[in-house]
Amino acid sequence: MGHVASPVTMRTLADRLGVSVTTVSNAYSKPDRLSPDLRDQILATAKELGYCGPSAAGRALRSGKTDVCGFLFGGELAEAFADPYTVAFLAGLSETAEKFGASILLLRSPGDGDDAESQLLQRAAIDAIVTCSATSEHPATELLTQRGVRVVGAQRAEVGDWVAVNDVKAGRLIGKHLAKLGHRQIVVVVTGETPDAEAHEITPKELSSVAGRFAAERFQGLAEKLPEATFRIVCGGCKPKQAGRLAAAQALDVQDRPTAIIAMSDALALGVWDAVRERGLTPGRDISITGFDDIQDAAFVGLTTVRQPIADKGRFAGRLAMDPDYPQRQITLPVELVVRSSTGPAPRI
Amino acid sequence: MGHVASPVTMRTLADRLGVSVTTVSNAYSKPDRLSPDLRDQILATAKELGYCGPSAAGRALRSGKTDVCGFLFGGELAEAFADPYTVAFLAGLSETAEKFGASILLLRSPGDGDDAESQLLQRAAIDAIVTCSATSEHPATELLTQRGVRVVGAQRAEVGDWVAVNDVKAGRLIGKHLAKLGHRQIVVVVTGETPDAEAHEITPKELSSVAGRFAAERFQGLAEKLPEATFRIVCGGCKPKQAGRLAAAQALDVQDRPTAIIAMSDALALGVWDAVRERGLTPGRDISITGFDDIQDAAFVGLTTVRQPIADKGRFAGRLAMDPDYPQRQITLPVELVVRSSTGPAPRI
DNA sequence: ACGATACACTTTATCGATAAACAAGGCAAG
DNA sequence: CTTGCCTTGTTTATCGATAAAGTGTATCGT
Repeated sequence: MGHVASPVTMRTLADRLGVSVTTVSNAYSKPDRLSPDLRDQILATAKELGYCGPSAAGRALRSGKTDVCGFLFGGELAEAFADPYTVAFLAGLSETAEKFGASILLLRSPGDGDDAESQLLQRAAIDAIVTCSATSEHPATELLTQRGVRVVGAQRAEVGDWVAVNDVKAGRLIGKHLAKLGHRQIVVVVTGETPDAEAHEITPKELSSVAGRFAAERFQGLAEKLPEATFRIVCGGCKPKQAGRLAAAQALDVQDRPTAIIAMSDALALGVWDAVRERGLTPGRDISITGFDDIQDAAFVGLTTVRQPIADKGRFAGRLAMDPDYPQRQITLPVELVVRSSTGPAPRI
Repeated sequence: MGHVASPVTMRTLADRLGVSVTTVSNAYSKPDRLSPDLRDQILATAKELGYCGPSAAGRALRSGKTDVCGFLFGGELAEAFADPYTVAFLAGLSETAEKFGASILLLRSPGDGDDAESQLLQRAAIDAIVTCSATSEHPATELLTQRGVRVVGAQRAEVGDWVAVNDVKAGRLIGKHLAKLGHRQIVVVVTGETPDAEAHEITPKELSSVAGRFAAERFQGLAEKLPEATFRIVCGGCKPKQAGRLAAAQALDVQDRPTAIIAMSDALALGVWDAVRERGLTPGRDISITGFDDIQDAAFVGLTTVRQPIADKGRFAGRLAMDPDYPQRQITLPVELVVRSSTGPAPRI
């Protein structure tokens, strides 16, 4: 039952066969450094004694290699699983990880209290780490790099490894589409910290710090293609669906309703969608809604959005994380406008 | 840039302050074994020198504790993320893990080749492991237990820790519901290995080995409440949605169409749903469809199903995994029939 | 016949931390 | 004044494995 196991180590094998521990080690990690015969013998004995290969802890300590890839999420992990974008990213990442014989360790990025969480991240036994949610990259990242952990980001930057899309371009695609449809009065909905669990309006300058750099870039693209439009930017909180609903509520319950709501993610857009329907409005006719990402449900409800290859992002991120020799260290993936029924001509006011 | 880090260890701190390494260690893991003053001093120096707490590798090696909880999935991890059930389970699990200050390591259960994958699992540095998908429990599990890793299962059993639902009862709920509606000709759809990527029929006796024990138990409940019905059981493969579609295709394209299709999961049922609609049939009128789990999309399309508290399963599993002193080691969670529009009276033939 | 290489292992020295046992001073009880 | 326990540390001995350097024998070219 609760027996504490026979601690079969390399020593056990070595003694049994009369060879040195190093030789046993080599049998596993450097097969060309011993004769095939001996190697076979060692592996056979291992099987016989129930030895399952070098212990992760010992190996990690001595060699520094762990065959583990961290996944860093900027919030509670439970939220990560509630977000289709993140889940799709993880699917791609895990695919690559499996190819490299690595496992994935789920970690959350520490809040502001440096303490417990920060340390959990800092001292985690990992070879590399991939960040997914774009927000809150820097705080922890630097120390990790210093420690020798490869860090793969999810945003374009001058230095370091990353996999991302051109967010300015993504913004332009939406902007151009809405411009053509005649929209001039627009509300942009973003996720981010809210002080009082209440939606609040922010300025374009605050965008980067509240919602992340990617949001600011998309907005730049939007504004570029919608020079005559007036924008309001509303932040509804961190949990996408709820945030979308909250923000949309604030945007809609005013005299001068916008003709289009641009959500910074599909998950957010689905929240907006609910708020819109609750008010008896029909998306695409009474008001246009757009998202970003093209998650599965977007096709389901008919949301106009910008598709980005999420799973591929995960796959490439894994590649950069696990293969230090992969030549291209900064990868930009394509985006594509997907027009569905949630957008239509701006209604005359 | 790529500097290999200043290896700040406990030694560094100890030397700096003129205390022993053990004392530094105690500052972190046994605060009551040194004076508060000294402890504060040590932590302050740690911050100053950029020391982030005991390295995971060293600690794991010496003490055996890792603060990592494994998550074992019985297939490619990418599939895990495609399955809403698994994702919901992970959300619950990660919630508990966070509470305990632990991280989650994603692992896949080895196939039949004992080699690489099996070892990845066996030597993983984890304190405990939680299995989610019910299939393929035993092969690896035993060795882990022997190694001192707590194993938390997802199926009822005589021994060991688990969190599960009463699957016989779940089966009865569906059986009773369909019996009342007059269904007598029924196809049961399950996931499992298929030799030729083609749907194939299996017998009730094969159920347990092909689809897992839980499937067999549910079937037992079904049969009990539908004594006059004739059953065919079809397995369509491992990927739920596709499997459902494939299996349903085989079930539908025959002379004598069933009046109800019972899928062993909602994900599977959604595949069945597609196949049904593709043939111009309306679920709930021309043919009844049921699932198990009550994932989000089930409510969306109107699928009759048996709800099980998936996230709670994850939460409790985490609790058992991370708290060896939690008194109740075998937990059964409730199930509940949820009737929606996908079931209706059996059409007269 | 000689040094130079290769090969197939072994020795030695850690990797960073913690468990277990031990030591010195203080303080209370007898 | 002594005994004995508590507090606050220190010493010593590993945890399991790998890097780096060393040893002894065969092989080879010249």
